[in-house]
Amino acid sequence: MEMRYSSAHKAKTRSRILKRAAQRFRENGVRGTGIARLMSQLGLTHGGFYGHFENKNDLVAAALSAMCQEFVESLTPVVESAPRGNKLQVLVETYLSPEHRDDPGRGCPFPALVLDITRLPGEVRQSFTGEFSRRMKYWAKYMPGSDNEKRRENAALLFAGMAGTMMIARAVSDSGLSDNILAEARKFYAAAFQRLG
Amino acid sequence: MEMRYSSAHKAKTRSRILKRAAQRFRENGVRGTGIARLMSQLGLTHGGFYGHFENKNDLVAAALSAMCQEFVESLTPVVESAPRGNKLQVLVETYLSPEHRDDPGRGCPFPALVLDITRLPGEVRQSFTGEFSRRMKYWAKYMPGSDNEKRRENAALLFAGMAGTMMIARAVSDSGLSDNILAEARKFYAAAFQRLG
DNA sequence: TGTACATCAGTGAACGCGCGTTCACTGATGTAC
DNA sequence: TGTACATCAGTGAACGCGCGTTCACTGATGTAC
Repeated sequence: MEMRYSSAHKAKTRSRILKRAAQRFRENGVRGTGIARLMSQLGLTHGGFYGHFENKNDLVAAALSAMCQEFVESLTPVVESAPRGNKLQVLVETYLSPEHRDDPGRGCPFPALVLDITRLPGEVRQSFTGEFSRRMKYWAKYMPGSDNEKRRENAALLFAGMAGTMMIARAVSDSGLSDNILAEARKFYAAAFQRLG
Repeated sequence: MEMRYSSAHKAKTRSRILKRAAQRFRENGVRGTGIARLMSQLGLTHGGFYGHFENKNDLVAAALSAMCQEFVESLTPVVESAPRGNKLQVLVETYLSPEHRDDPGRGCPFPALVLDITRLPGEVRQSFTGEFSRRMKYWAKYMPGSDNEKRRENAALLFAGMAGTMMIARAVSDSGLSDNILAEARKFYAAAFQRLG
C-alpha cells in the first residue's frame, strides 16, 4: 500500500467536488447541474470525476448527505444561542427568513431538492429518506410533544410545512407577496407549535 | 377569413396538447417532458407543435393555468358536498390523501411544479404568481379570518404547508413513513386552521 | 352533383447543443537505490 | 544527495443520446364554380 501522492490529496479533491455540487444542486437543481461545468468550476476536467464517484447519482446521494450535515451545522448555533423557551421560535424565524430564501445554495436541502429527488432512482430516494429521518430525529429536541416519537412527528410536520412555504416564497415573482408569505408563516408556525407544547 | 378546416379542428388539437402537457409536466417535471415525446403520445409529430405554441415556455405557462383550473374543478365539488362547518376539514383530508399523493398527474400543480418554476424564466414565474394569487382568492371562502385579506393569507399558509407536506410524502421511499406524515398533517392542519377561525 | 383548386394542419429531416460516460493517455509526484 | 522509475490523479477526444427549434414539404380538406 504505497502512496505516490499524499493520501490527503485525492480526498481533498473529492470533498471540493462534493461541496461545490451541494451548492450547485441546491441552486440549479440536479438536472440543471452538469458534471463538466461543475468540474471546470473547480479547475478540473470532466473525465476526472469518475475517479471520485461511480456516477452522477452516486454524487447526488453523497452531496445530499453533505448538505444536510452542513445545514444542521449552520442552523444549530443560531438556535442554541437563543434563550431557553425561545429556541423553537428562533428556529422558525431563521428558517423562514428572506436571507434563507435568497441563498438556496447554502440553505435547507428539502425545499431546494425534494422534487428533483422524487424523479430520481430509488437508490437516491432511499438515501433521502434516511437523511430525512435522521434530521427529524435531530430537530425533535426543540419540538413539543409528550414522547420522542411525537416530537419527531412534530419536527416532520414543521419542516415539511416550512419547506413548502419556502418553495412558494421562492417561486413567486412578486417580492412583496413573497415577503408577506414568509412573515405570516413565521407567526403561524411559531404559534402553532408553541401551542402544541 | 375563409376556413379550409373547420375552425374547431385546430383548437381541439391545441387543447389536447395542453391537457396532456398538464399531466406530463406534473408527473415528470417540465425538464423531464420533451416536446417530441409529448406530441407522439397524441399521434402527432414534434414539428406541428410550433403551430400551436410559440415555444415550450409558452406551453408551460398555458398548461399551468389549465391545470390550476382543472384541479379547482376536481376539488370543489368534494369540498362543497361536505356539511357546513366541515368543509375545511374535508378540503385538508382530500388534499393530504394517499390518492392525491399517488396521482400527481391529476393533482395540485404546486407540489408538482413549484421547484421547476423557480428555475424557469421570469415570464413563467409571473404566470405562476398570478395563478397562485387567483387560487388563494378562490379558496379564501373556506378559510377562517376576520376579513378577506386575512382569509387569503390563511389560504396561502395552508396550501403552502400542505404542498410541502405532499412533496415530502412523495419523495420519501418508505411508504409507511409517507402514510404517517400525511395522517399527522391531516390532523395538524385541520386543527390549526379550525382554531384560527 | 362533379371537378379544379387554394389552404394550412401536420410532417419529418436537419440544425446545434449539452448531457453522462468511457478510455487511452500524460506528466507531476513520491519512492527506491 | 542524485537519478531512474513506477504510480495514479487528472486530461481531453470521442461515444450515443435527447433536447428545443426551424423549415421546405405534403396531402386531406373545404370552397368556388
